[in-house]
Amino acid sequence: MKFVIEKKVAGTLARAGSIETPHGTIQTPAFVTVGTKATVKALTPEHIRELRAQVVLANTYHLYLQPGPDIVAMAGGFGKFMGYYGPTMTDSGGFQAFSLGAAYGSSVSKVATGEAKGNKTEIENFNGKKQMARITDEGVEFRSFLDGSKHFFTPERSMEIQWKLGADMIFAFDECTSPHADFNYQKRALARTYSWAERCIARHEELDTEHVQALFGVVQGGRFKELREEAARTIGALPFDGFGIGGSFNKEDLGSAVGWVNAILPEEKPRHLLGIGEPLDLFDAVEQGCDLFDCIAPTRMGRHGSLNTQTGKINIRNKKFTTDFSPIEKDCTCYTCTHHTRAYLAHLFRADEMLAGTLASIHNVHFLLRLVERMREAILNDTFLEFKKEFIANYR
RNA sequence: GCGUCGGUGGUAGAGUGGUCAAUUACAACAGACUGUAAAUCUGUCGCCUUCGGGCUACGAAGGUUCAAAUCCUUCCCGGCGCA
Repeated sequence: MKFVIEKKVAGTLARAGSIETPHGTIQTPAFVTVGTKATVKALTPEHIRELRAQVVLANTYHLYLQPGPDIVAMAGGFGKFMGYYGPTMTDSGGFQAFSLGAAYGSSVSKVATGEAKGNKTEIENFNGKKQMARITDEGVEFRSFLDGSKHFFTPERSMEIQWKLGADMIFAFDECTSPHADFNYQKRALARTYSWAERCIARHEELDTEHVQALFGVVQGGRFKELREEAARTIGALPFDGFGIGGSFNKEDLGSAVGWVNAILPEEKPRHLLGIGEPLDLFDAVEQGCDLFDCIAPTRMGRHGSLNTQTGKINIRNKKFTTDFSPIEKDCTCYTCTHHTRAYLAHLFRADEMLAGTLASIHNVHFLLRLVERMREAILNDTFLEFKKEFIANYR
């Protein structure tokens, strides 16, 4: 993998560049489409190509459970397995330490609003019903969401599985913490993530002797500036090919948290903001120096009937759309908007037809891909901040 | 015509003297979703409300009872059987 910065925006950390991978070049900043189980939900690989998605990210935990890393390896890696031949990434399974752990069965989101409070991140109920992941310094014990069976992930194991999954860029195994975790817990979790980072590098070097697979280290630290900066220094000093910024954030200051980190991380390596994809968050992240983002929002929200437009999100199931024969967005060039009406979408959703999720996902993914594409153009034209201002004014 | 079973909220369908404004499902109306446990989940869903409660409701009209969707009478409507 080779990363080149083409242009920077004065007075900000924003930059545009390109990442060369064995399966093609990514123009950054770029939105990474999420295909957790080697499928971008509701979309065919042909849709993905037509949408000009530049990268697809799959998940280690999910593909490990089903169909298993050996089958994916036999298929020639997850990209080939699913029939997508562009650049690929895999997430390490570290996010599942949170989603199946502290967040399991609760409404806790990694992007929290308001004051951080409470602390129930130490997992004690693994054998009860509450949580499906238990974290120790050695690794994470997961329960399969498919059949309840127990599985133990270590940093080494994550590297081995990701090696078999065969993506161009992979992530170090980290612990994604809850926004409600207190300072002391975050500090302990960080110590684990540091040690896991080193173990990942060591194991990956053994597996990938020719270094065809880029390894990204992950910066954690939760909502604490002190810890975020420490993590950026610590992880940033390790010989990773790029960096992921993960974990939980304050909705209000997500941008500044990303800025604390990127001000410290080595400039010449790409930075991937993990799991963030709300339009306004993307502007902040780009301004604060991120190059890549992945997010399930466009596909999940799409399947749930929430569609993005330049003036904000709409819920296409709302009554008012049942007789609205205009496209989702007048000037949108996506397949859905050029062929179908809001009324038709509203009907498909109400009729519980599968095509609803597909058409909605096409639109939402197109929306984000084009948005980030325009951010890149704006950076190259030196109009990024104006573009941001203009977009926000419309979007609210 | 006789007999018989049945008529419950937008729909289907529970309930068969008080704990019933009435289980449940669907529909409807709105909301949530940020490295996918998610084609998922949540709230509302007779009318009014100062959120304490008040009012009108289970085909219609009477009646029994302290109390009726629930029991009785008649009527109306529907299914089935016999003529």
